[in-house]
Amino acid sequence: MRKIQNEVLKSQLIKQWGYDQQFSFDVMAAARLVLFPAKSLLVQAPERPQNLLYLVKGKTKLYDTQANGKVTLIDFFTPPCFIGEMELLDPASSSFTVQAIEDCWCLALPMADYREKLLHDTTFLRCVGQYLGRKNARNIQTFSQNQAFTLAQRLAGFILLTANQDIYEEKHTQVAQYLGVSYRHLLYVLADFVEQGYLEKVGHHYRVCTPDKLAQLAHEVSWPGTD
Amino acid sequence: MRKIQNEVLKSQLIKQWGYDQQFSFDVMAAARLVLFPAKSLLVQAPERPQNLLYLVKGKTKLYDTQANGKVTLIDFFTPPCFIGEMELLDPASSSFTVQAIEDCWCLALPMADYREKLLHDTTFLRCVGQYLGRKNARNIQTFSQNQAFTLAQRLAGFILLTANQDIYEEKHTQVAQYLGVSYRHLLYVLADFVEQGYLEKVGHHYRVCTPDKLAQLAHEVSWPGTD
DNA sequence: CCTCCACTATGAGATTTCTCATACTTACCT
DNA sequence: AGGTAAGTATGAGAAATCTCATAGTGGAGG
Repeated sequence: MRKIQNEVLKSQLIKQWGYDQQFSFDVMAAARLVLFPAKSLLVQAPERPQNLLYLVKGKTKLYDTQANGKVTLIDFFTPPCFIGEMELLDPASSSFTVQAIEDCWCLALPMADYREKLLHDTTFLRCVGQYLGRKNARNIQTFSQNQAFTLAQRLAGFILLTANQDIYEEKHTQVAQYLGVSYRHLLYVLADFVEQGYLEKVGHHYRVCTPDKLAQLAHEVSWPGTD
Repeated sequence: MRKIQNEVLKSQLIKQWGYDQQFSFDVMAAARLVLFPAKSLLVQAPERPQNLLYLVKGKTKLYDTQANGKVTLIDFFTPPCFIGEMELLDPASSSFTVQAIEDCWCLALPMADYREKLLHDTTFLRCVGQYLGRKNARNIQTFSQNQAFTLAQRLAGFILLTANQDIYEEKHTQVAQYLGVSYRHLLYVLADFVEQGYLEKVGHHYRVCTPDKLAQLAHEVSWPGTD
């Protein structure tokens, strides 16, 4: 995580998403603009996040690491999006790991200093409530719609969502579990994508050759965190 | 909706779910205990709910009715569960229809009288935030796990969830869409359930003959709103 | 009464996806 | 260096699920 000293960019991003309107105090001064480089961790379970983050640019994924080391993909976030709001609201909640897929810019509010303030800020609490409710509504719609699509369609969307700089390098085992299909079938479809020329295998990962073709395949598939 | 005058039952239900601890004022006196008979509507879109409800007993389903009359199943609720909290928090949110699957008991707080109070009650807002966050986390887990199951397994769970007094009478078209399978396949599996003796066709609906067998089939499948 | 439309119902053949078996590779532990 | 575990890879046959075609039924409205 790197702090970005750029007040112009910061206030532009705040305006862009109406960040300051979600608080009843002057968050402009309190929040810092930070950059998480691709693949770095925004939150590392089981540590609790130190900041309430607000993702303004970039894509992240959330996953759970079991005691035995098994990793389970759970969700994806795209701007605008709070990160760490559950841990703030719910001391009992377990926290998960959040990783940057590509470079991510966030507005960060240190929990240590603002936790109490936030928990008594009705403007903020109402906004978070709305945010969670809308996110939930969209997720339900998304998931129940998506199960009607074929793996090729869902995988196309998944690749576009998780690729960074046209490089796709998710673990097949995790993806198969996340998409709810067998490992075998995932490989079949992936091989077919290579066959079709949509992907190219480069060493241990894949290069996206024709994002447009994949987007076309995925045309109706929507993803969590995406609007 | 029928108001139930039973202070003993009311305070027992409030204690059972810790309802009063989610508010900073004396909700014991403010809330009324009401009963929605099976199949009645708790909320009827596009009207906005008049009460903030808290489901303490019974099962409900939420669906959307399109302009053209098409009905889409969206979600299910089981206790403990707020109903109408999104409409309270988010004046912009569209409201959906919520229907009682079986007789439902709710604690009702009139929005007209308490809206402002609730929107400034940080205890309540924090609790709703936690509730929404947990619900969301569980839904994501549920949905992404469930897509790995076969229709027979998911349908078994669905029937148990939506049947009232062992009578299952959902519309096949709606269910097929909700479960993300073709109408054709749904009928195959339903016919198989009859073949197996799990269900019996009675006029225009089905009677659940062996809930235990269905539960066994559904054993690992979890449902939204279920813990 | 007739018509239209949504829902129900069933068959046949095609596609998608799964299970199981079997290897090879890489990382890590000892 | 040997051993183990996880991830990768591929084949073959089976099961789940889809699409399309075709029909019957019941209710709403003219």
